[in-house]
Amino acid sequence: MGIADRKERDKEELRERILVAAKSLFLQKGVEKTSIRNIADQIEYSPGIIYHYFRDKNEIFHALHQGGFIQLMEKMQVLGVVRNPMERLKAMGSIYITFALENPDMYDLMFIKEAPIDHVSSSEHDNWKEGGGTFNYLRTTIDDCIKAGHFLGHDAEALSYMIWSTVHGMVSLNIRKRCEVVLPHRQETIVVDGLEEFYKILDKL
Amino acid sequence: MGIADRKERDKEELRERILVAAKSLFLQKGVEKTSIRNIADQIEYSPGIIYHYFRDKNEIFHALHQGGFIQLMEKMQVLGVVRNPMERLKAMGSIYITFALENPDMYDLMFIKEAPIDHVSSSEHDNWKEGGGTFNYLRTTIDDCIKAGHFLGHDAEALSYMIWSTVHGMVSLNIRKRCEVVLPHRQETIVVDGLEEFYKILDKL
DNA sequence: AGGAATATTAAACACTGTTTAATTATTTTT
DNA sequence: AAAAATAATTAAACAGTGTTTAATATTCCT
Repeated sequence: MGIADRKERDKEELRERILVAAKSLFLQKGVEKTSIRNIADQIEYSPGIIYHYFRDKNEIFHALHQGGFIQLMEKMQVLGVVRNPMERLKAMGSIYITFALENPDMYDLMFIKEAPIDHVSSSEHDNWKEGGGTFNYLRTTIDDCIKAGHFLGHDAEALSYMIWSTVHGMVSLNIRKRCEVVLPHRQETIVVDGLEEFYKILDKL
Repeated sequence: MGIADRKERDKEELRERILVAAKSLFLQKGVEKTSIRNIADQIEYSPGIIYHYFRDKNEIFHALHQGGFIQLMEKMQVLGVVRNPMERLKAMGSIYITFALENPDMYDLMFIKEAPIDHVSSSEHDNWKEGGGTFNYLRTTIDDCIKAGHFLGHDAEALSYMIWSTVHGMVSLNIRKRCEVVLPHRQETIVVDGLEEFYKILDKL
């Protein structure tokens, strides 16, 4: 049955080649400016072949955005050494915005674009498990903070959402170029400055 | 010179008709699914005519998104009666998310989409004055809060950005369907619940 | 070697935003 | 009132898009 296996591997390999081509194009041109024909050109196949490996363009970028979550989760690994849950929460924020600012296009795909998420809602497994993993990580950290006596009188679930929203809001406004409203000489650093303000608040809770 | 005036008015009227058609289509189909030909069909003109009134599709939706800011600013008017600056700040947040949840497509256009903002950065007046107005309103309120003894040790500019980001983050994650990660039975109300948590925090500052 | 199954492609469909030159319609001048 | 000039409008084309279909190569198995 080695032949069938090799065929399986070949199929998998072409799928992977499509993904690699799609990613490189998307990182240098953006999702909407990357066409099926562009990807086909890159891998030197005809455009039609792509539809034998992916249902549509959405599915390709959904597959790609999964890679982003693995990347982000890997960066989060170092948090294991931070014992104090409140410090761990702060470090998480730092890693999150660093990832977003260093990989704006990938972040955009993961948390802002409608494209890959539309594929999730229109498929059988209708929960967004990639995002669920990272959110649960945050949620657990907040639970730890509460156990350590912080966030008295707060609702853990809603608080987690609010905290996530704060960092997401700062980076997404930046990525989607809505920072021109702040003082010109501060635009460069407004996201990290904003995070700093958030830290000051956390220190009081 | 009445003839020239009437011609001027006629031109202005057609421009307005394009805008009305574009808005109605965009609110029921979204920006990217609204084509120039769709708009032309609606006003019963040929597609080409639109380019005598707008440079490109971006300019149309930039013009539209200005209307959204006027709408939002109008809702903010009632804040004048709230004397306590901290209460005013909270009420602002409430108005902001209400506007976003009631007009998700318009909010998307104003604060999330890249389309209309690209027009801003590629034109002569390169600051985003619509957004600037609303941000300054927030900024002034925060200044008032500081004068009233709140937010000790904070940087007003960065704090304003952070607070804006918190509400923006909550609504934009919701609009772009990233809320599936929270507990199912809470998804419906997570944005207002998150805002509630934010209020609790503000009460301590 | 020949038939079945699979992989791949060429071609078409119905769109998109935008530009061009040609055509109406209107105004101004003779 | 007729002719010339100006402005408004359009038809047609261009180069692209995502996706589907039917036809063609290629590989596999008996």
